Amino acid sequence: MSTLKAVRGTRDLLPPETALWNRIEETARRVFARYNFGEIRTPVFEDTALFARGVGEETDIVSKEMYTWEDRARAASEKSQSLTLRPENTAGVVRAYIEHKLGETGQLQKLYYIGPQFRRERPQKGRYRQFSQIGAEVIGPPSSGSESPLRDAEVLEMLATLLDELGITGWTLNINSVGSSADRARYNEVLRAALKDVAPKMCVDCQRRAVTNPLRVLDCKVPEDQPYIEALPKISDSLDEESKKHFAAVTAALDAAGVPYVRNHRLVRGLDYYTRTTFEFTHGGLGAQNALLGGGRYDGLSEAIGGPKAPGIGFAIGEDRLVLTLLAQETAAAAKVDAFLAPLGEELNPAALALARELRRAGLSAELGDGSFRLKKSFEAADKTARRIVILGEDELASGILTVKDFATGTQTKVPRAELAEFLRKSSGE
RNA sequence: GCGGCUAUAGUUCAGCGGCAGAACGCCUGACUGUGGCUCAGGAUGUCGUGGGUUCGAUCCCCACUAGCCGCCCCA
Repeated sequence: MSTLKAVRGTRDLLPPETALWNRIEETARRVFARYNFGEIRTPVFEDTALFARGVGEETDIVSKEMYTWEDRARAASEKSQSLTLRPENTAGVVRAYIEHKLGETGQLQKLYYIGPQFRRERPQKGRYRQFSQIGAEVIGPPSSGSESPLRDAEVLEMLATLLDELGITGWTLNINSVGSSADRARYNEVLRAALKDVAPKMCVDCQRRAVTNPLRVLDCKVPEDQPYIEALPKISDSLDEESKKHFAAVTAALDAAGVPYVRNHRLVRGLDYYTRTTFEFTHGGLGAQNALLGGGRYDGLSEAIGGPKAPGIGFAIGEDRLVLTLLAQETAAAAKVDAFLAPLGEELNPAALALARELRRAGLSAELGDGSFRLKKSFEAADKTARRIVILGEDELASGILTVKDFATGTQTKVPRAELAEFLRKSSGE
């Protein structure tokens, strides 16, 4: 019988890497809280129609990457229903916003989420079929200020802060405005017309894109095509006055806050619901999937799925890519426990458990050796997992004076049992 | 979904149509309550899965699966 394995595009996360995941999530929660975001948890699967209407029927995500199944009726009173594992979380959050009438509060809603998403793509570095996103949405009725360019700038400033606090160095913020959907449609035609003459001189991919999806030409990475692309009309020239003003206000606020960014006229990627501000934080060393996070404004999304007017802006961080970046960046020293308890002889095992209980209840982390180990083996095991070793032999048990050796300094100390927790805590610098 | 590369020990990888290898890691001893260094010894394993060619396949061929790289798309 063949052995069972994690299915393609999914994987197990094991220690010590999971410690990094936890650190990232804790940092994100801490930073989000400072900006007054609250956590929202939406279901992992939703009605298929939500994504079709929200993300866009024509996007690759919806047309070929979703895990969709027919949830069949089990009783005459039930109807079967098409369900889909969420490929992203914004649509779910907006659905919940509408369902719970959060707009009726009149308050701006600032919501964040952390959780798995699912897309049936070919797996690659930084791209998995089950992947985790950390995202947030700022959404509300126009009267709550949800449409303000200040919200865009605040979100971008928060992301810059988050990446800095995570210790990600060398990120780049690319921003652009794709305007209203009418602006985008207009630009599409302008681009298509401009490409008629130029495309034949470009790569085969671009020749195809010029016809099927002109905006994608802007993503082309072929060096020879770059001069042609630079000469194409820019989307900024197709924006209406209001969108131009909005974008200028976003960049003005970023300038004032000192958040560095690059105006990238070629950043047009995104799902159907994006309007006006779009952005992406990229990082070298991620290969083809160099986007750490992406997002933008979606002023028409709520209405597209049957809700009230509720402009918003949000982003999604690829948590898997964050982990890859941090792993490549640092030689994460494995965290070590405060003490390793080494009982000398199996008859001392019970006493060792009792001592471990004392330390752990005092809030210290401890690993428990075994009395069958020879002292040398205890030392070797201890040095790998702990900062210090606490020796518990007959003498120590009888006298109540324990022997503690610190691996970093090599110093050995006799410590009365009653003072042990305090001693360990102090010499940990806590 | 398309193209390319890869799959051998816990890990990183070498290898050859004829008994399965190195380094690191692991275990044991020198060393019975003091580790890291050293020395001596030991175990690593369905050579990804299934088929084919062959006297004989880990090696050659085919298929499948998985990973990586690129395309597509996206986080």
